[in-house]
Amino acid sequence: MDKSICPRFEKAMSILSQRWTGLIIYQLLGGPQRFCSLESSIGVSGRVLSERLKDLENEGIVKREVFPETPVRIEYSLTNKGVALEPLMRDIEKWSQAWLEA
Amino acid sequence: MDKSICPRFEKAMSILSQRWTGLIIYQLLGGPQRFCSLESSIGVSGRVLSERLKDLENEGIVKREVFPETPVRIEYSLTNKGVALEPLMRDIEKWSQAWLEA
DNA sequence: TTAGTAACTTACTTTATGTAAGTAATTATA
DNA sequence: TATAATTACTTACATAAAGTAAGTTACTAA
Repeated sequence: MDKSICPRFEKAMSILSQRWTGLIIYQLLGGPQRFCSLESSIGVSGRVLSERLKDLENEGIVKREVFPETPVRIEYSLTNKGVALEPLMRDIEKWSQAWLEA
Repeated sequence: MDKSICPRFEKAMSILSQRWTGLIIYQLLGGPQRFCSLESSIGVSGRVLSERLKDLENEGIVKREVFPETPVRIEYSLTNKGVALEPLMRDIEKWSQAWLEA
């Protein structure tokens, strides 16, 4: 049989099936967030969060903005490509409501 | 801030963000499949495939059926809970078509 | 009898993630 | 003024997850 899966689909899956990426994107749907608030709201370690945010930035899904105030503020938000994942996140929400126990 | 995310959503994410689970479910949307054909079509190692299929069976997403022919045939398919993930898979398909390069 | 396939499991290696501490810049508190 | 705290990270080290390859059991085909 061997590898009949669309490479774009596989790529999408490889991004989304990385641990924490889904939750990061989900959190950012609620608006821009700072590093430390993502860290505490989703419970990911700083080490991995920093790695993931870089990956997502490289994929063009997340945007990093530096506000040169004092102290400096750094915000992470979704690009259009990232916002385009909203329907998918809503479907996960729906599925989890319908099929998982509280 | 700390952990404002719905536990069901988190649970769903923890299942779906396991490496290979998405592709396994996606493949099974096309109908029941045997172990070796999943193995070769998605390129996962037997070791992990066997682990994942057990997890998905425990979650009630995948069903394992033994057909006592000679030689014995074992088929994996989606339960209703698993089939309910189809819209989500279609969203990933759409997103990957719209936003990822070929 | 030897080789092959299906559905795994086991042992071992490599990669990913977690944990905890450290850093640099700034601000608040005693 | 010295000490502690916060933000956004990085680094070093430990543990967990995944990959690789070989082995197992049952059967089948040459």
